[in-house]
Amino acid sequence: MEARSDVLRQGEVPSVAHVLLHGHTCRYRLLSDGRRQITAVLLPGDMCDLEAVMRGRADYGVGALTTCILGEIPAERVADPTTLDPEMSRALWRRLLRDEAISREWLVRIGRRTALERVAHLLCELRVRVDAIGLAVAEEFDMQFTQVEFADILGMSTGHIDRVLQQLCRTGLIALSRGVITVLDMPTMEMVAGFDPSYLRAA
Amino acid sequence: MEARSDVLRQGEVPSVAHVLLHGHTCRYRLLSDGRRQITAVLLPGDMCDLEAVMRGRADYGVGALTTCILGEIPAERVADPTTLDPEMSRALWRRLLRDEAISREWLVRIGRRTALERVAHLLCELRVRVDAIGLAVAEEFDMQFTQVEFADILGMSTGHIDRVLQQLCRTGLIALSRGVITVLDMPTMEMVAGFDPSYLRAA
DNA sequence: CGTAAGGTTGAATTTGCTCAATCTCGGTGG
DNA sequence: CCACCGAGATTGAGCAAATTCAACCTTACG
Repeated sequence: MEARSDVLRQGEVPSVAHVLLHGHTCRYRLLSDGRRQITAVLLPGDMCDLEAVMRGRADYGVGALTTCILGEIPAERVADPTTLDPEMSRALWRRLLRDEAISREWLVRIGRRTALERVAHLLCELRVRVDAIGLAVAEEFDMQFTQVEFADILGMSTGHIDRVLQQLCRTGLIALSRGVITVLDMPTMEMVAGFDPSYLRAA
Repeated sequence: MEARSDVLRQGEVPSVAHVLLHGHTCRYRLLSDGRRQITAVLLPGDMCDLEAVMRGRADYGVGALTTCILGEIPAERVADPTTLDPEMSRALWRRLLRDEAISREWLVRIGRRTALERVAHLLCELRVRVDAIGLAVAEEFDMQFTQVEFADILGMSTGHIDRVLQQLCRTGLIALSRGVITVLDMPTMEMVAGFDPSYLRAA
């Protein structure tokens, strides 16, 4: 799947559920005038559109942030959770519950944190999640978000995103080089973000 | 249960799941410095803390917005969804999926809508939800939120909430009297909010 | 009455946005 | 090798939105 292409378009009736195997995707909602809010960032192992499949309609789109590899599960296999193998069912519940916890934290982040805290908090979350699936290389993690994507995740404008990243850079918390962000000082970053990772634990 | 009291405190290990039978409650997250974000408003029929029970820990609190009546379900009965009666299991899934859809919409609302749109959108959502459970009396609905609560739902300050409500009042879209908001012109309100109710449908 | 909780108001200030110009850097074709 | 192109990043000025804070008002209720 190509970077920047849609895995699922908002409003579609999905016929397969996608498991992300490699790369990054996001869920997003578009308003009629083009405003976009990214509501989730998916990493390898995550289900891209389980809720849409179960509800039989996508009220969000799923977009590929990078080139990625997706697994497909026929909708019938997961549409009715009561017909699933118990182990599978439990696994899906766990995922959904974790998604919900993350989504709740995103709401708090956008609603009640300052711009600086938001950016720092997002970086902390991604750091922990990337780490958890064994993809972090030292303190560096390869999140090739454009500033537009950052902005649409955090409910901010690109200009402001840029200024905040600069600020984090000047303070020595991160290093920037061509879109690759390296977190230099995770402890301070967590302090700045007011980050508590407990919402990310599996179950 | 008293208005303003906690049904579940953030961080607790819940031993029962609560079904709201009468009144309104909300889920909220507190930051260490006291900032609060309300992440959900619950109406009669809603489960207050199902996710917390299933995850075995509450990363959010549940507060009573009004005096309310709650049903209790022992945690063991719902903690493991695979041991449930299939009909019950399906029902819980549906609820969780709807909660998720609402939560996603809240994220979009806070992240990408203007203050005016936010207030209008919230009013539209509540109107539809109250309606769906048969509690709306004409165009009036009895949502006794304080402005603090409004602010904590929408990620704004109370001062600004007040000004926006005034504006809606001046435009003739709502009437205010003693905290009771009456929506006078729902169609225009939906227009102003950019409201699309499809995310609220049951399944 | 008196009190407390919540609502309202205004001024000063901060925060963040818009928009257009400029820059950077990795291609690409000559 | 080099000029050019396009996507994205960066910058600044001006502006709009929202916050803060303190003062004041209103209402419910004991």
